[in-house]
Amino acid sequence: MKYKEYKELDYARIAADMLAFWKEGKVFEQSVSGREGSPTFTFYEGPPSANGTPGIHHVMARTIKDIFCRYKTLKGYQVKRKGGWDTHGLPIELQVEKELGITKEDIGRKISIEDYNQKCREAVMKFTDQWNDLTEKMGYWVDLENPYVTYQTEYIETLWYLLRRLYDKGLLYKGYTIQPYSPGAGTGLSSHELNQPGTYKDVKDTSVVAQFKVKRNEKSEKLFSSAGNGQPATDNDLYFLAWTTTPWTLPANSALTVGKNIRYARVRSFNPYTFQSGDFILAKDLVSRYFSPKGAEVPPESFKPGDKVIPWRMVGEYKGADLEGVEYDQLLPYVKPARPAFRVITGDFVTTEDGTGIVHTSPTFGADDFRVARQHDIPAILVTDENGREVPIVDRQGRFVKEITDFAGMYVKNYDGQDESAPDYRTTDVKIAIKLKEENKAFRVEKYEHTYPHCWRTDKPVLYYPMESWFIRTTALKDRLVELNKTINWKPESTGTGRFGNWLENLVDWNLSRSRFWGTPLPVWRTEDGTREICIGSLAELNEKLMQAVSNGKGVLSEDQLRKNNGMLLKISQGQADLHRPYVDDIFLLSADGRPMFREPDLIDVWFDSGAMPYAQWHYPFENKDIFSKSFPADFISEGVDQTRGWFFTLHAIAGLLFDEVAFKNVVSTGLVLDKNGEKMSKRKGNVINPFEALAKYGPDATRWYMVVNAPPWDNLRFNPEGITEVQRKFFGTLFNTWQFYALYANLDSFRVDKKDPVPVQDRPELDRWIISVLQTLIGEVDGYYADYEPTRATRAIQYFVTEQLSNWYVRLSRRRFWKGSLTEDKKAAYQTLHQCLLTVAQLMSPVAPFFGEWLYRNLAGGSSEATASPSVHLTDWIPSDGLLVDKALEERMDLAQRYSSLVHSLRKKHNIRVRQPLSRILIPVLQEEEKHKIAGVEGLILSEVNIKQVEYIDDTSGLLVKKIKPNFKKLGRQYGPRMKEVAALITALSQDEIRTLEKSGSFGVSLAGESLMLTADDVEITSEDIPGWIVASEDGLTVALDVTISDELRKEGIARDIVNRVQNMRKDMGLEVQDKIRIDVQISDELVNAALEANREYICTETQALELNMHQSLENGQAVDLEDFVLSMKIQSVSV
RNA sequence: GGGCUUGUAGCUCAGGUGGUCAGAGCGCUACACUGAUAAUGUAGAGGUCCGUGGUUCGAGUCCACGCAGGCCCA
Repeated sequence: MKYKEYKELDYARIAADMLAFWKEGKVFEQSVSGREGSPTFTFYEGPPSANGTPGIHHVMARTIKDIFCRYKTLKGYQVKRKGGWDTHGLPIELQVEKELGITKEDIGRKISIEDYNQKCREAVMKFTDQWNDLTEKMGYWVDLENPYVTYQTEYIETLWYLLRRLYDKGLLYKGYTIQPYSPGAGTGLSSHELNQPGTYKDVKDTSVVAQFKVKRNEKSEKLFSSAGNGQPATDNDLYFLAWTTTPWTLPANSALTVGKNIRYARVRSFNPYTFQSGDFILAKDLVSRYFSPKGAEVPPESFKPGDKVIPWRMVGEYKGADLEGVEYDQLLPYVKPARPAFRVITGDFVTTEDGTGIVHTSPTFGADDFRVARQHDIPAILVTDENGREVPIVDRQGRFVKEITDFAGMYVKNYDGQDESAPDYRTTDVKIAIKLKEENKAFRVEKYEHTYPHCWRTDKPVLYYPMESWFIRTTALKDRLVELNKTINWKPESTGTGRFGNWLENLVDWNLSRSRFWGTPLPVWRTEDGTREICIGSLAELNEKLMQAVSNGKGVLSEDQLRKNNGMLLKISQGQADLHRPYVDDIFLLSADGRPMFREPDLIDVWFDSGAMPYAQWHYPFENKDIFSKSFPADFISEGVDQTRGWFFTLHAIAGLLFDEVAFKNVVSTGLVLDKNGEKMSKRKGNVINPFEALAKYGPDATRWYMVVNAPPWDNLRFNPEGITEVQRKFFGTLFNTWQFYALYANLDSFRVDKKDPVPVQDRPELDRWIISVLQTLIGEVDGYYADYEPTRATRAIQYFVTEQLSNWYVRLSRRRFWKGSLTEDKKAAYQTLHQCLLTVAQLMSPVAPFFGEWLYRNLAGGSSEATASPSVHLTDWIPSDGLLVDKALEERMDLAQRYSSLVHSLRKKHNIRVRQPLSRILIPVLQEEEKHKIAGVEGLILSEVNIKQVEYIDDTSGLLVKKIKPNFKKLGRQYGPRMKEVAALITALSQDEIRTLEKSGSFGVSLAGESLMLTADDVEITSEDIPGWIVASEDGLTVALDVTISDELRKEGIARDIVNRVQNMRKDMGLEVQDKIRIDVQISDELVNAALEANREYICTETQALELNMHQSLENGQAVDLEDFVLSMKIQSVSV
């Protein structure tokens, strides 16, 4: 049985062949089932949405996932990985709307919810074939046979169970959030609706800079006792200036927000309407916008009411943080809040681009306001309606409530169709502004043009208005979530501590509600007045409540309602319940006090769907409790960094809230895949890389390897196809050639690796023991990198080993051992060593390059199992690093050999002497005996590599060496600190004699500015850098001198080598096989050449597989061969043996 | 505007705890080497290590402030 040899490296072919092998042998299934009973390593697949086609970045993300699952499998773990599909959500709905040519309004009218949801269900799995194809072609191993699907009833039942648990813990509640709202249409607007073209319009609004009068108390005393800047205290009233383009929200003001790091100025001046004096606080950068330069020059004493130029002086300066907590008087005191309000808080959304750098904050009418108020425990300004409910001061029609006496019943914007061109028309904003002016509460009132969103149906301005919503009270367990996060190993760490950690620190409650159709319905039923409600946690419970409703509901529920309830009961009994809308909307339950309850119409955020996958994928707790307990939490997950606030968060939140656990222990967040210029891929730019084309063109292994080796996965990847071809050439090409080399000669020798009869490692030559030692080191490194989720380091280490150490050093220097003679022990050792290296590389690389690793592994097995226990590399056990085979001293020696060889090469180059020309000797200065021993150990390798006859070592006694001395900065720096420069100068100036004295006695006294210092041997580094009279190369403390005299004999040998080279080329041109024998005929010409031929006949023949070499006076049909200085007529013929 | 992140040769990237190291590969040029080689060796050109300050005897490395790109928010 022979090893397979290949004509060329065909990546696509390798992938296709290995894929077929995996399929046929069910290798993936075996890699999981074969580890039954082993410790588990749990991976969670973040479900992709199959309503779009996969992109190249999915190859990146899935490569990372695959790497660690495969690695852990090799390490003996059972790694189950269930695939999944994310099937709910807005993108799918929008896609279906587009397909059907309808809008949200039409759902339930032109098309029934039932039909619509059916369309969504079909649309969402539209591209599953493409996804499955990509998964397979890129070699991503994940269970596609039994995926979880978020729309399935079992999945939803688990979601309901989880929601019920949250509900029971008091973590699910109905509250409100600020959303765009159209009073004209009486409905909230989604962000999608706001993004319709034409909704944002330029409008002129009345803007007001209002004066908020600071309360003098212990919190503000510092502002009164001194104005800052050393200016005296004042009797002036002190005001914050805050700007708004929605003056109608001012009666709802309950706080002022400043930026923590923004600088604020205190300006002493006068109100431009009332001319009352005052001190005004606003952002320093914006002072010039409100106070004219002229005013700074006018003396304040001379100011009279009515003067055009208003004098001002800056009298103080504060940081935003200094102002935090200062209280002020309510601006428009119509409604008193329930809890303390009216103080300065800090928020990160404050800018100094507009306004005053101080933001008027009304929690009922701004999303930022709402959030920041909640964080600082600022209450909203609310009134109680006739039903006893707390409502904002503007009703749902857009009118002020009666409590806002001066403006009661007025529309805050023109929602009642008033004629705006009428001469006496005043907007409510203007009326408010007038009142403020009169009361010395407005500092500036002006028209302000800006863009503002409008309702696409009514064309009227949108209000930001509190809308009812269901929330998960994530803030209740914020501290715990923060704590738990600290136990998670984030790659990179900054995403965990920074991006995710900060996000957790500033957590707000999770708004769960979505007013859509295709998603998981909220399982909450309520009485009409909201006083009774129930949260359903399972189908069984739903069944029970339905039965109660049916049996007790006569007279309370209508005939139709009862009929629908019975319909659902029937479905449940048949196991065909669909928990989507509209079916759940047709369920009517009874409260404990006998009143009907209706389902809350909301759907839940799809992120809850995916965040609940650890439980729902197993239909926990209704089934698979044991499987769940073994696979929670995940050991490892990986997704794009953009998922930080998406899936990473929802996984973490649900696990933390309900199970007081992390959902994952290790997480790799991957960066983006950009084009080669660092720009985002987009269809518009036409720079999108099609993943199928890339895989077909470059093969999955090279693509995967490139993505990992190029940069750490969390950095953005600039996807450059040239990078892949480089990886192909450099890494895969070299590895392929190494395999070809092995296969070629092993086949010639009919060599097979016999596990039972290896040449003991200690009996193998130095070169073999070296590469084996390096290999062990590599295994340890790669193991550590994989374990540490550092795939880039792993691939770089493997690549360095393969190209530099194995191919470019070991194989290159070992070639002769493979070429010649019979199968000696030395040759066997060489084969076994190379085989072992390749086999190990196949395993080490297999997580990243699963096809090529498999291909190499199977080639090495030679189609039989003689050397390998398993049919697939992916079913093997990790071969651990064997510390006993590591020989650090040997590795060090080899390093010396490589560096000396490189130096000699550079000398040859410098003096234009070809490597084929042998030279007699090199000199190597050695200052220590130990050094000499090290080099002597690899002397032979150096000599053959650089074609030199011998090494001579010269030591101190030769008197030939010129030494160089360098201060040891690290050591001396600590000792001498500021005087380091002088000390360094002193050391560098030491003479050769002084250096010698220092070396001999181990110490040397010098004097620095009259003070005597004692230098010791380890204060300095002494190297030898020159040998006068020789040509010398020196680098990193190594020095070598080359004897360039070429004797006749050397010259002849050089010619002989040239001839060998030419003959080899001719053989190659003739298409001879390596083992074919030849005869050489040469025409006698130059005397020196003849002598060279005669003297090296034996050598030439062996090298070229020539049986005879004949010299002729004349030669017919000779080929003119160009040697360096001669032309030789020569002929070679194949000879059959 | 905020959080995180990146910035080192034409390109892709290395450069623990600050020390005399400004590096590798690719690309370019020249020469060499090659019976595994789309490989390799040697040399050359190419860098105010994004900028400005600061700490220090000493900063690519630490600190501050900027600038530019990216992501996520607002």
